[in-house]
Amino acid sequence: MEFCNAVMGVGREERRLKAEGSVRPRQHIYKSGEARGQIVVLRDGWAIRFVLTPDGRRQVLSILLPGDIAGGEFLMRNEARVSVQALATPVSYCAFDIADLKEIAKRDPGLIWTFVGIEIAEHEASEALMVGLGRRNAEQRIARLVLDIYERLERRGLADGATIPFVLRQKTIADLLGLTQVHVSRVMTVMKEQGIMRLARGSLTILDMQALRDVA
Amino acid sequence: MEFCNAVMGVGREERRLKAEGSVRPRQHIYKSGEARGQIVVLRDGWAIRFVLTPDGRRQVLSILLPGDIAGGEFLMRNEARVSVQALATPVSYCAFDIADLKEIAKRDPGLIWTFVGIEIAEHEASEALMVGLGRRNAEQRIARLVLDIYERLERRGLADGATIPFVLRQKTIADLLGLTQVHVSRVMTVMKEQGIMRLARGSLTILDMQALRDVA
DNA sequence: CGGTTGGTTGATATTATTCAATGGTCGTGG
DNA sequence: CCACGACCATTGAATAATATCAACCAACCG
Repeated sequence: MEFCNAVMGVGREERRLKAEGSVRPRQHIYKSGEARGQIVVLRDGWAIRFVLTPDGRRQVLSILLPGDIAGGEFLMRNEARVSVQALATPVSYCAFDIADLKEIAKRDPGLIWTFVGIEIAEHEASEALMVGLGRRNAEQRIARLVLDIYERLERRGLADGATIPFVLRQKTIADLLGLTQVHVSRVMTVMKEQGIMRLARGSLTILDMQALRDVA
Repeated sequence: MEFCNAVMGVGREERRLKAEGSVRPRQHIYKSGEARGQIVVLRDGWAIRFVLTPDGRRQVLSILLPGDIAGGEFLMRNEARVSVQALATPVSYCAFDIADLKEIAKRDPGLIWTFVGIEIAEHEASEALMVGLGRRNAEQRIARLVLDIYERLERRGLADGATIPFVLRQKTIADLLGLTQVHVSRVMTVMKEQGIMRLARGSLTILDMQALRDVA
């Protein structure tokens, strides 16, 4: 969002730099090792950034919601370090070539500061998740995840009261929070039974915000 | 290192910008919430970046070795998000005021790219640790930590063959890797018994590099 | 010395994993 | 329209990994 404006504001003639793209549910936007060389801004749909360990396990690094950015890593390297994949939703995005952005940045160093800001924010989010992985139990991690997604959607005007779209599979949550799908199921079942949240056909309602915050 | 050069190379008259500092073992370099407004480059000694959770637990976010940088967060905010504290060693560092750096950056946008690079590298390191926390067992995490520190010291010429200084307490390792001190003790004892490493009076020797890599 | 810090060890408890079976939902092709 | 397979969630039982509690020991330092 911010980023779109930062780039688009540079000059009218630059608009051609923006390329549109879209992928179907579950399709990759780019894969680890690929030389994509573009910064991607999600317009619609949800995606994940993740890596696969040599033994086949998956660690999800972040959930991308509309307005989020991926591919900052291309600023300093050619090959993607992580993969980015659409979730159960179709995803549309716009993409900016790194080479073009660097060209613009020569004339407008403010854009580089935007990159600094983006990376610092992402770094911060990673470290927040690290605290969760290292020092919180399954219930707390799940509660925080739900709150985090709720707040991000809310800020972007994508929440309907206490109800948000929620397209994460339990396996995805597990791979983000360092748990197993089975355990995520058990914990979420309890939270539903406690009347903290309700989950139906791709949408989640927070029934007891206070209880949720208390857990988290 | 890199960063020192990037800043120092800007012009001779800028050298006055660099302030020296040092703290005793276990002292804070800065604390979460403080408005320090400086980027700190470690010259000597080890430190940790960490946060405390409301319930009193600690998550170590990274280990800082000589040459490492802290305080990049001040580029975009006034108050520290994390604390930085010396380990069992005295620490000396140099510090650069953010305000001065921003002034220099106006004349030399290359410096901003340096910031981008620093943040991307740190972000990358955080995510590597996330994978460890989320998807690896205690033995693998510890093996990777030892390898990581060994390689970083080696690169900076601070290793003596397979022997490195090693000033981490088990509690610190535990708080970094999301374990308890007791469990770290147990796992490391086994690794020592297996002849993978030896640990004596603040120095660690990797006896079987291949075995260590196999575990990690 | 005596106190403090850090490491080791044992017994037990908790948390989460693994394995396996079951049922629901959804899209697709016959 | 139905049957089938793919994917997802739920549940139970057994197990493994790690935490917790508590005691003890060693090194170090004033």
